[in-house]
Amino acid sequence: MAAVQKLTTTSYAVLGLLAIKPWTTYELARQISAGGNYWLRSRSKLFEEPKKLVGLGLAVGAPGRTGKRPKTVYAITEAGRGALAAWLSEPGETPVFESEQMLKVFFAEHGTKADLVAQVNGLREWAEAELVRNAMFARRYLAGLGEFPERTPILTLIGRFNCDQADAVRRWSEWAAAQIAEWPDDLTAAPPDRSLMERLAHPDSR
Amino acid sequence: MAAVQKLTTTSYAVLGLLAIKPWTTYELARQISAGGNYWLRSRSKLFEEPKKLVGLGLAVGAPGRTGKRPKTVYAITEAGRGALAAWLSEPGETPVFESEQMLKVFFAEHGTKADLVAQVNGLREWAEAELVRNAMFARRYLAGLGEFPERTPILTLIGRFNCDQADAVRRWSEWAAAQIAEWPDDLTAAPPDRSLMERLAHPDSR
DNA sequence: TTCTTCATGTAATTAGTTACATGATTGA
DNA sequence: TCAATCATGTAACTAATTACATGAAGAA
Repeated sequence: MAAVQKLTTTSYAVLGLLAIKPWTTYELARQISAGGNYWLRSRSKLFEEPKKLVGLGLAVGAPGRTGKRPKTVYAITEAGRGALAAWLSEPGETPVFESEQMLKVFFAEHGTKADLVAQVNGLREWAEAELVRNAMFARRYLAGLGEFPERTPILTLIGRFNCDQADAVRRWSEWAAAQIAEWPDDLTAAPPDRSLMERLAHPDSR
Repeated sequence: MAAVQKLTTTSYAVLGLLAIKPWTTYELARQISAGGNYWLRSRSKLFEEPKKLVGLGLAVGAPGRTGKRPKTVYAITEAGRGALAAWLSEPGETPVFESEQMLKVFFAEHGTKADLVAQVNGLREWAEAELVRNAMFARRYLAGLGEFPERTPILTLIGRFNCDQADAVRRWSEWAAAQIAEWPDDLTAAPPDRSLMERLAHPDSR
């Protein structure tokens, strides 16, 4: 039916969270900005999603109060679980790695060598911070203090993914910094690294 | 001045391309969907950016023709080069890795084990395709057929970054597939991997 | 008691996506 | 010469970001 087509990836991300437990919109928004998540960016938009889900019968909202202030606690329905399962069985979109820092590296020849070094260092610092963040997260679970301990196996998959990604960025940025150090101040006069090119061109032989 | 604040990262991405050479909007759009780029997503929006740059004096548009059809070739101005250099000297935003497939992994317990395996395989296939794409790109440069050969050093940095990222995803997905193979069909009964948790919690000791 | 932070949203603006339109070029 | 594809955009719609508003709870 046409209704199902109205759900976006954002909708399903919310639906997935509701499948774990009921939340208020505020808690959803909080959860999303907190965890290393792979999708949700907007906060304001989140306040509409649960309403849409309710409209489609995929969730229900129970009114509650904080003092005199009204709030709504949303929970998934059986239909919602069905829709979620259907979505999970479809192929997902391929990843996008978005980085303003890398964009600046891309255009580095129009700035100074110091600028380029600074962007690369920024990437390294980000990667190191990510590794620390993930390690703290893992320690929480080891100490038995993690949320949703029953999700530990999947969270371990995710955690390793995050660490691998961050580690790749960290190592790249260390390598890149060393390369750039050899370059002249005028970046347009930097020498091409033919042997590295060869390696990139034949990735199997590594 | 207030005008500069109106530029977004997308604007600077266009400005950066104009710094390389003059383009028509169509060529810009093409370039952007072609190359492994770190920023631009929309195509239609691109047709407005050059106009904005012209309005700010950062680019100029020269009218031309393709047969009887009019077109505009945009070029950067000196003021544009200044604005680009200023932007390059500022810290960039940290990266975002966006992946619907990983989101589905995140919620995998609400689907089947086969679904989870499929998402992980999808990620592996994407990574392998990326490695091939990058290798072909590198081969073009080795053969002396690459665009903007003077940009080879920077493109090599970028290429290695892409390969490192893709390779991390590839290896993760192979590892994850092996892990999941050990799990029961009921994913909620999967065993937590405490030793891996330990490793994630203490990343220095690897 | 007052200040700050948490909780709970709405409104306005801006960016991004999808769909459409149509001339030019090229290959069958 | 006709179909397919390249080139060059515009318009309508949807999503995301930013700014604002305001009650509750806890700290000083």
